[in-house]
Amino acid sequence: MPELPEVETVARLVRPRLLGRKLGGVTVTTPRTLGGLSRVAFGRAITGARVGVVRRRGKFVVMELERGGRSAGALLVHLRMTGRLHVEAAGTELDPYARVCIALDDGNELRFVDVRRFGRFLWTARPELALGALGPEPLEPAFTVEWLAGALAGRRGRLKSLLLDQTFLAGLGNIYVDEALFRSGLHPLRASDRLGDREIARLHTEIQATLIEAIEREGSSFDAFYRTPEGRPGSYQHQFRVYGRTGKPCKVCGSPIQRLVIGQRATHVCPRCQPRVKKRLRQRTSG
DNA sequence: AGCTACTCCTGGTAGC
DNA sequence: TGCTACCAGGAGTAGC
Repeated sequence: MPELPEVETVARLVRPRLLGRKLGGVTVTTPRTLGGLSRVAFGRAITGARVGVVRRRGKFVVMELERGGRSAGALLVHLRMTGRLHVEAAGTELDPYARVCIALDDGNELRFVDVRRFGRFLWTARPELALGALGPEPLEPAFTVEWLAGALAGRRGRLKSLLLDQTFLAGLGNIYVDEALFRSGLHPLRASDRLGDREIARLHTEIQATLIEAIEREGSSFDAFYRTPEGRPGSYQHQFRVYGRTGKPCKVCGSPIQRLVIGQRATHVCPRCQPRVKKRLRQRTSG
């Protein structure tokens, strides 16, 4: 599902097609996708504006708009489960699940397609307010081992739930949390404030490594939904160590991968590589 | 603060 | 073959 690597891929690929383009007529077939703003207000806010910046923040694609050299707010696109962004020639066949279409001044259209209607295509005058609740970006300099240590110590929940919390750290979802925890040798039920320094350093390293490798492969596509804006599937699903591998042998130790449910989320762990208790304590109390 | 449960939504698939 | 039931899942909300 679209998480940081998929959203990063989408933002990179639509960026050259959108930068500098002037937005024209808007068609909205599914009003709820706008998140409460009326179609009229939405159209008025963006028509005639130009795309100044295309970037990613957490799982949002952010398109900053300007009009006459001044900020005209921003479009925030959240793909949720099945959302897709395309730039296609106007007049080409419209996907039946197209929710929002915006004409561009070069004869193309920006189209937001979303089968399950969970996705959002929002306009906000103050993007920094709308995005302000998000935690730090895991691939930016503010995400240091020291920050992570302090942040984990200040919370008491389960590691998995915390890493899924976008206000704690922005961009991770179910897949990459499971993968990063496995690579760190940490059980998802471990308490966030009970990690050792070396465990925290490992977690920091593996979160970044997992995301970087997934971005290099343009994200993960294992069902009919996620595709790059150019229609290609990502290929990181071939690198999964635990996600979706229930019952299959761990690639490190051969133990069958277990499926748990934590916080209503399917969770995949290797029971041997990810012990529920800290390794050091375990050795002391065993034998 | 943080837990569970529920909701949204629909295509895909497992089981009969 | 055709039906039903359930699963996937990010985020928001309610209630404890």
